[in-house]
Amino acid sequence: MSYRDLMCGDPRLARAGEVLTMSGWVGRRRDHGGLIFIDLRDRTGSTQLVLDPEHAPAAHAAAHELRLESVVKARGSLVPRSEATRNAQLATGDVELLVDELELLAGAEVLPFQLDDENVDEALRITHRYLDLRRPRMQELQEIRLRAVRSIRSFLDARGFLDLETPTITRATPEGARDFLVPARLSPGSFYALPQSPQLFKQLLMIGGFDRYYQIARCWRDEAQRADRALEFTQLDLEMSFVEREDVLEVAEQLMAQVWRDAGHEVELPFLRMPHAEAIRRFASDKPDLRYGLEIGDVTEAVRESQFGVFAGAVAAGGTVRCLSVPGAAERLSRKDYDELAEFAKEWGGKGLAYLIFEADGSVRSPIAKFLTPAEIDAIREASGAEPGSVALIAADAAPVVVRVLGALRPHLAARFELVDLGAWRFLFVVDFPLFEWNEDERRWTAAHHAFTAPLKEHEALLESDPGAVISEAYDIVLNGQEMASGSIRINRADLQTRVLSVIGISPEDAEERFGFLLRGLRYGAPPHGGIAPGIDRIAMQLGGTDNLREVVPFPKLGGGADPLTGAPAPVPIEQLDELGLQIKPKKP
RNA sequence: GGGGGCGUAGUUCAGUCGGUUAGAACGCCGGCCUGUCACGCCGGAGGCCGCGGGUUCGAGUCCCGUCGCUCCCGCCA
Repeated sequence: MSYRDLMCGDPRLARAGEVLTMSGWVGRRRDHGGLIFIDLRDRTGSTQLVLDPEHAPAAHAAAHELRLESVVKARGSLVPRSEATRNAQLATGDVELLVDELELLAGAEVLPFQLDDENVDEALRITHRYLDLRRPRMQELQEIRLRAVRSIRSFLDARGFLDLETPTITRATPEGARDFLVPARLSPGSFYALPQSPQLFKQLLMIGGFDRYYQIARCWRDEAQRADRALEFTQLDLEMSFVEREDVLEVAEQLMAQVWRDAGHEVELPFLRMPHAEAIRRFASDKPDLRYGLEIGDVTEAVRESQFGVFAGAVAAGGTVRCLSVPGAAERLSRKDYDELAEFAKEWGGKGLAYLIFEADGSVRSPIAKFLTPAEIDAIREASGAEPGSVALIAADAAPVVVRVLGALRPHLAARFELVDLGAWRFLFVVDFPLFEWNEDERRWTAAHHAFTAPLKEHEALLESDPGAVISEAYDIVLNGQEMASGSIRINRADLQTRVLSVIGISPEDAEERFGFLLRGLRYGAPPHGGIAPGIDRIAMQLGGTDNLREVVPFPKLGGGADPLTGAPAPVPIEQLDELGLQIKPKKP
């Protein structure tokens, strides 16, 4: 009998007087010497136990000895509380269990941390995750996650999507993230890999005729972790045949809207669509946060001939000059703040940050004002949207540097000046990504999304002649500045696939060796297909209001990849390595 | 691989300009308490100040190194 059962039917007094047994954890104990009160907690909530020394001396004595988080079973009568002792804060606050018998089912040692402390070191919490998970907040986050997954399944099941499994030990496919490798005992020297996503298998499912597929799939990437990125994570992987981009986007936005609706939030439909180039131009980001303005303007042409050397020099070198303005910042920023902003710009690779203060009285104040003509100042005012009281911040450099600096500056300023509309859900589709990115270190083109993404039909001719100009059929869902999903229309012809692989430096021979299974499939009638993969962890984070992915995972790893709960990763006996035909090279001194 | 922050009692944190006995709250232990719900009151135990060097008459405090955690950059098709 739990709190949940208490709430069945007419809650509160309906069961008053009934004798019942309740079990749970000792959440709190208030020992008055005479009366003892215990908050008995389980997943569904808390109920107060009352132990009266005159009513039940043995139970009272036992309660006196209890440690917090012990598991107990209490038998007694459910009684209504008197008017004066009701607790409106507690769902069961109108009743309490007057205990006749109390049994200790399992004692608890002194706790390594207090469950009601909201600020405990994360490594300690994860070491004792079984305790951490008892906290109402952790249970709430798992319920939020569970409801989202349930909502996803009901949406996709209703539309004829089939939940199909794909292998979790498969072939390593270099390109992309580092693989987690699994040694193959029966083929010494060979390895399986854990999938970074079910990408190729779901394409094979399309070729296999399962025209609507989804899977709540675990994925692994052996890369550095972040607050919103883990070694293993869960994504909703979905794919559809005989579709174009719009079909996938429509399903995706309806799906997200239902998940949000089922979590109690209405979102606006349809989602805004923004080409990648526009996102970079207006927000210096491919995942812009639209909960605030701070839009970026371009004054490159207006300052081409400027007397201010930093601007004119940047333009002459083929660079760009862009700006944004912060409303109301004129009276809030000190000289030191401007120095710090310049320092911030330097940390992101810029040389500094110029500023113009548009005073409320219409005057303009700035160390560089004397170098600028009225027309140049007006251009900055207009491009940045500055009003009286605003401060315009201007970056001049090579375009990638300016984008980098302003892209970092925008969220920084939004937080600093509290411009973020915290209740808003600003969904956005970013579309028209480039197909390739130039990797300066490796001196080659790489796939911007992945190597199986289709180029726009009208750009196929540019593949070899001008790879950088090719726009792809890739798209992202962005929510409040976070990438929530990524997808594309895929290549469904072997010849085109081979050409794209060539551009990123994979010869037809290499392609056959590494991706032959896909290329062969594409030669036997592959339907046009595409899909998208929203991150389940990130959905749970957003709906749960946390910016730490580990909060929505029951058993996460620490930043370095270690699991302090189990001690993984750990060495294995030498015999186990022998069996796999492996040796550990001694570490270099 | 690089940069920033943190590391003091079981936990969360203070700890001034380097100063002799390192504090608080919660938890724990003991006592009192019959209507609390963060119960209250009295008392007590509990410290390799992450670790190793150094500077100094003297180091939790300053310096160097190292380890751990964390955020960010790189990386993450």
